[in-house]
Amino acid sequence: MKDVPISYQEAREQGQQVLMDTLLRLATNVIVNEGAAALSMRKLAQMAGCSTTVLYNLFGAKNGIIDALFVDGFRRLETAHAALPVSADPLQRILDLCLAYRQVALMYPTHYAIMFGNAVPDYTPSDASKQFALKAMQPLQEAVAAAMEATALNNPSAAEMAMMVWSVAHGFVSLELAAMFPHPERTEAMYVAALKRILR
Amino acid sequence: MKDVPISYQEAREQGQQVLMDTLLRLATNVIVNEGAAALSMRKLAQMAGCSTTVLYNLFGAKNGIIDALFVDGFRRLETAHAALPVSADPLQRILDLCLAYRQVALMYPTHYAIMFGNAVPDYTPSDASKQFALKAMQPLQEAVAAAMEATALNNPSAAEMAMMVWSVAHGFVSLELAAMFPHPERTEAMYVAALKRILR
DNA sequence: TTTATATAATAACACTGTTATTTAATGCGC
DNA sequence: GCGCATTAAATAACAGTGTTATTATATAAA
Repeated sequence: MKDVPISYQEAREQGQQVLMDTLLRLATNVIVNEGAAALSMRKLAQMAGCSTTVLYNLFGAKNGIIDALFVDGFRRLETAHAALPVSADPLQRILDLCLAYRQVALMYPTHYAIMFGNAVPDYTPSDASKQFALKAMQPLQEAVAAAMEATALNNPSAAEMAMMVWSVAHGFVSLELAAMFPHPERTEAMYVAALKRILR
Repeated sequence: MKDVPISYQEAREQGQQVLMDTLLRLATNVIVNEGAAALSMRKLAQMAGCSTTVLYNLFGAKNGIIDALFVDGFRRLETAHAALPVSADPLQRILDLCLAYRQVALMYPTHYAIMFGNAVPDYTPSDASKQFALKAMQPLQEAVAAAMEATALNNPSAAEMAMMVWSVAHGFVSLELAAMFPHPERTEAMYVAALKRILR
């Protein structure tokens, strides 16, 4: 299988890595099938056939595992974005990205909840993980920068229009509370601008 | 103080009502100052000077308390909306409502997290509470119905534009996951329409 | 081979929501 | 006013949580 001898240190580190991967895969199975609340250290340890001490050695704490799932969720987003054929129409490009965004969110709602919805109490993403999250949203940013031109639009009903406005409000505020905006002093102006835009 | 005699039954019910109110006020203090994760049944019982059994008699379970806080949050939203002077400009009216929305969310982030952010694991609002939530958003719906005309807009930067698009996407998806949309089959069309609108 | 070190397992601590059991207090008929 | 039935509250327990101190066990170095 492998004829290149590796040092004991390397072997141990490699073993740790694959162990971490399998543990994260097990954790993913749990949160996908049973929700984030069903993920406990004891259960995960039991599934892996080890003690909880190993988990604490590898991940520091439960939040370390959640943090790994956090970046895993954004990695799925990144992958979905990367798999998209780049449309010639800039507006279509943005819509494609947002549709992929929604698709990933609906396919992995628990990941999405961990990413934005406070699925785990007392968890906040680390700075490195938050940076990874912003990096995963970069294609959208680039697409918007490449687009910047408009298309036609049809008139929705008042009720649907209200839901759109609510969506903007809620989305904006949620991201703000999650500290996803790089320039907090610009947030309110952007908020108003977005609302004006959605209102035709 | 009160010269109208009330039956024992009424007195007990009245006592229960004020007890529930004070308990909810205590619970609000806890989640505002220490977050939703810090709210435990034992702590709340200890603060009130009673046993946890009383809490279960009054609210059924912890989710009953959370549910009361859920409608309490939307009641604050309702109050803030009601306190607004009704602007003559329909677009300004909508902006006022959304700004009040944001203000309430930022002032009571833990309530907001309970309302939308899954702050408490395994809690989902009851049907009655969800209906109350939609009722609290009715002024926005009415304002949009009354408006339906446009205003001018200035051009934001690409980065800010991207954040706006992200906000729409996230807000939409979050509300969808929270089952706040009355017509699920229309959601995707509304989603695309909102995105097109935000893109000018 | 013996010693030092790092790793994993066991068991415990301080919590959590919830509930069964016991205890106290209350309202009602006589 | 007294005894009984019902209701409510307190105690304590159950099953679970994240985390950690302690113990034992392998592994690596001398």
